[in-house]
Amino acid sequence: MKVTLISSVIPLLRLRGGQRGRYETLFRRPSYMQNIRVRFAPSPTGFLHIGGVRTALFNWLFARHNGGTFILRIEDTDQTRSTDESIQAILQGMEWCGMDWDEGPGKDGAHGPYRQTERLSIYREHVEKLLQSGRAYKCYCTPGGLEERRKAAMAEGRPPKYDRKCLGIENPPEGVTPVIRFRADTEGQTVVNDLIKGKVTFENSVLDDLIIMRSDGWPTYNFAVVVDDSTMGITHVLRGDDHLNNTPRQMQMYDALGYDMPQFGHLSMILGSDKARLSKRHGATSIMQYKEMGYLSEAMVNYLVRLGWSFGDQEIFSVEEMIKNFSLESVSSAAAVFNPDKLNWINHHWINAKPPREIAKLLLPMLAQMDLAPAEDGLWSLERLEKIVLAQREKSRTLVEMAELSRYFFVEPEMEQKAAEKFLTPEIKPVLERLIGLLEAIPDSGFNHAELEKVFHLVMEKTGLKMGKVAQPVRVAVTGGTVSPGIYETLEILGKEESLKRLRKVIEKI
RNA sequence: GGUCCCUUCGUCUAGCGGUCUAGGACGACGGCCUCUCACGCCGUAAACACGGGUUCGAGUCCCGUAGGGAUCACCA
Repeated sequence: MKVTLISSVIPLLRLRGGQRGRYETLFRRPSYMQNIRVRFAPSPTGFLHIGGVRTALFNWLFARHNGGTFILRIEDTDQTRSTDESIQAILQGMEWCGMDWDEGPGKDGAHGPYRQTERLSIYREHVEKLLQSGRAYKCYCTPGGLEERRKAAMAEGRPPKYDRKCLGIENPPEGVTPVIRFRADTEGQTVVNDLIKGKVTFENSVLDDLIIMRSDGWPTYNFAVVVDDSTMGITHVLRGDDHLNNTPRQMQMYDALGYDMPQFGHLSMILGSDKARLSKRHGATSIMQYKEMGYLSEAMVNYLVRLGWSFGDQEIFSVEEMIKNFSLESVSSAAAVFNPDKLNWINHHWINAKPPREIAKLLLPMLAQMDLAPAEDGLWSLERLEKIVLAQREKSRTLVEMAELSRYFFVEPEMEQKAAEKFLTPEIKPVLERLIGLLEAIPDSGFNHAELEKVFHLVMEKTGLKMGKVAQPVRVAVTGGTVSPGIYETLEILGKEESLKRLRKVIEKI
């Protein structure tokens, strides 16, 4: 409904062509027509990348903040590289991050289909139109020949532009399936009034006639985006700034096709610690890998939104807060380095802010993977898990860390040699024996923090030892090491039977 | 190499000509708290890339230089 309006209203505001060789986008659309439609258009050639997630997030927030429409489109025209697994990975990643789409795979809207491979007839129509208007032509040059000429041009110091050999060709070679090239306007200049970078001017002389349809009949990126964004009524194209250089040629296509230009906003890249574009070299780049490493989606989204966007001094944002406060004006135009330390800090924050029961549910699969707990979450185990979460979350930066730190709650620990030597001394043996006696006297149902505290105070009273002198040997005895939650919590979670078992075992060895 | 983008503490950033002897956060370091680890709290070190302009006045505007990044495919 609202969609069809766009193409009929916008022509009034069209600012294009007019004078030859002059292309420019509007800086701002009047507010009365802010019927915002944005899209995230990944190509399914791998997993959903961290950088992609941030691009998606900014689009999603922009849409949600403005009450607009967020569209997910799959750019899979490169059939040799696109896979269904990748599509699944993208959908999964989007869902995990909580970014829902209004139109896209599984959500039909008035502008579908949302997979480029299902839109072939649309591209063909548009190519035909350009062919007829003379803005496109067939090119019979072979990839090999092109490559040679490109190299020759480079060697002579000329820019490696296509030489228009096939423009107006009279005797096309037989048996060669041509590609279709867009005839670029190389006069004048194109200015992009970028929402993030500001005014960017390109000389059209740098442009050449790029291929818009391959010999296999599939459109190439620069053409397909224009056709899709136009026919889908996209009003704002927010994408990585690696696309900024493509923008002038795309603008010429909008013009040649008689479509209105959207507004563009080019987000800067995410860099690795060496300031090079983030890649596998810098560690995990797939969003789902972060899930596996024990990061919460809340933390990922929170961290990513702060990479290039700010709201005063605020660091922690719930999704609601992001939506409420997001604005393109506060998006930085400079690239940002991905900082795992800060991610850890934010993850730690959300582990502590999220309800423990929720964390317990997320922890379970981690434990199962480490063979520490069965995958089924019986009520009892979930309750116990919640206690563990409460006891461990202050010191856990990831769920994996939490699981590792909690090992001794599930299996009998290995004794750390140095810790044993230092704390499990003959002098402490009578103290532990006394403690065991008192612990035995506690009824099973009362083996809790309050009772344990009483017992320990009694031991300290009788032995004249300070808390540290008592607690640490007990800690080593039951956990095998020197690090654990408070000793009362630790014993309570372990339970009476297991605690006594471990203490007795230690005493025998002293 | 051509073109385009970017440049405030190690990192993310605040700053939109005077309130900046530059603020916050992560990290680092020191201290306090303490049954260990951690959390928390307090504190310390740490930046306007450089050079010219414009202006009464520049981190903030302009131009150069340097450095970094992106892009120049029948990939997206």
